[in-house]
Amino acid sequence: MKDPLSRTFAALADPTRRAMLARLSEGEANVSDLAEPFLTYMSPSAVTKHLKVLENAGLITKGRKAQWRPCHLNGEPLREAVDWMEQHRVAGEEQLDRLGAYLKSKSKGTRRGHT
Amino acid sequence: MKDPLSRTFAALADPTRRAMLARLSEGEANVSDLAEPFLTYMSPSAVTKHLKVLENAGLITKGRKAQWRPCHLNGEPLREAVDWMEQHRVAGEEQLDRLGAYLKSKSKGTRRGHT
DNA sequence: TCGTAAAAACACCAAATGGTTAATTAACAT
DNA sequence: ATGTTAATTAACCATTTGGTGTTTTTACGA
Repeated sequence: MKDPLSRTFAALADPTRRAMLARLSEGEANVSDLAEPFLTYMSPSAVTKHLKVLENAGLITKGRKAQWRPCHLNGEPLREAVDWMEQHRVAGEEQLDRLGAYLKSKSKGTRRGHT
Repeated sequence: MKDPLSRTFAALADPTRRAMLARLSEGEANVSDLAEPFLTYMSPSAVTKHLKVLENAGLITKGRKAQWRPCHLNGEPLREAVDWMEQHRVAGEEQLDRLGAYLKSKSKGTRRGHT
């Protein structure tokens, strides 16, 4: 059982799934709509599995309309992922700004003691 | 061989590695500094492997100072990942805006209460 | 009722991931 | 030279992942 953030990032770590999300960001789409670009080199079963990963990560939800399963994007997990990244990327950027001067003046040892 | 964006997201899809990045966002740290919080339940070799993943994703770089390997964060891949997400999250939000209105008018839906 | 289409579920497989222990390299300190 | 510390490498193992083909389920339409 992975934590939600890990599941989100893991779901994003695949170009097929990212393409599906990109498609969904333009609006609702059925499974076969989402599958269509990939069917030249991938089976429908594989598509189902990819969608399952996205669903388990909470990135999409599937509805039901007759025999179709209209999927739509859920922005919430993406927002949380961005939040995490912004936090640490920005901190890193700041750090890069003053790192040189700081290290040069302060010390060169293995400083220990974290937050 | 995976594309850079996939490698970045895959690297982020692990709480240990995210903790390491968080630590590095506060400043340079040696491998053993980074390892320290995890050594109660993980071997040093495992830590090395995690760092390798981060390095291969271009998220960190390792220097050399005697027998130490000072690591520091590289913000660039994070920025690119955020860019991708912002793009599609925002598009998704628009879609969600419309969806929200739709759901509100249509039904009272089991949408999670967002703060 | 029968046929067909959309999607999922099942059983299987190869490769990647995340961990282990043990051995090795690299640099410093006696 | 020898020992010690930091870190990596190697060999191995279990689980997960991403794919396959086949079979079921679900709902429409003739």
